[in-house]
Amino acid sequence: METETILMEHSDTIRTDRFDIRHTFESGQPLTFHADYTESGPSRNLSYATGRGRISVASKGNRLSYDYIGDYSASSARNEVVRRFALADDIQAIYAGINTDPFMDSAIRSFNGMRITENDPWEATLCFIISQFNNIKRIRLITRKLIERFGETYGYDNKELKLFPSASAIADASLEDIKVCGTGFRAEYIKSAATACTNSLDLQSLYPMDYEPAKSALMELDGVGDKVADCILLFGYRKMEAFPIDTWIKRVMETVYFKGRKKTIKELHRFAERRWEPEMLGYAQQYLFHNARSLKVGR
DNA sequence: ACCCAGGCGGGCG
DNA sequence: CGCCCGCATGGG
Repeated sequence: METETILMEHSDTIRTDRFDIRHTFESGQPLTFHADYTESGPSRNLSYATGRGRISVASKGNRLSYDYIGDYSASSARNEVVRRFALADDIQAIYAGINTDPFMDSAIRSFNGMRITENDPWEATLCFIISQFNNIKRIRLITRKLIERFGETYGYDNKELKLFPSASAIADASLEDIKVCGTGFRAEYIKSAATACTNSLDLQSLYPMDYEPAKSALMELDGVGDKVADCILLFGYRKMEAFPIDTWIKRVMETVYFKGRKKTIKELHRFAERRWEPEMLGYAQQYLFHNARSLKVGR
């Protein structure tokens, strides 16, 4: 029974250490934009569409159980969960490395167990093209509409299962159909990037590449600039040298590290690269970001 | 009503 | 290189 197709639901469990499903879900990662999250008492549940099925994880304390539906074998489903939630990361070592000041210390204490998830590169690309000049609530609205409209449909227990839409499905869609999902001026970017990822750019080929050349390749895509490329590299490829600087990161760094003085994106990148280890920059950014948003720094 | 949102592309000096 | 501008849309 290698590749079970749908209609059969399977489950398994994994022991985890310092994994907080809620902080991970709420911290502005691709799962924030499309997953379903519920809480009941001590148990937290996260359910999301992938390109080939649907995964549902539930955590109670240090036990994580998961169900899967779709084109998964037992081992590929387990691999998906372990990778998606970065369960192999040595989070203690990361905390020791990035805890350089009181603000970081408070971020680590407030959001202990927040992981940087690993998402499919196309999934990350689509989510973060949508994210530009936008807010998290609306990014979520748009992403879910795209899944609903363009995700492949499977029947499942008298219900419907929507997969995360492939690049080719979006490439084949009309601009109007993409706009109906609320994408606005980003519709052209989305269609163009989807077409490129279907025809000319093989996103899989970026995995073995170094950070800089991979970033250059991504920035060839329409609608992908410095910040979105860093997000794709971090949340899609887990290249930890990536340090996406958005309005929140800019404000919080100016406030915490520069006494409120204005700094350029370039200066902030340089500062981060001197302050934190390259293999931990992504985590440093994520804890800064979520703490800043939570405290509304500068708002 | 008005303002803003995990930025980017294009045009300018 | 830096700066400035417009950009669709929905929620506060």
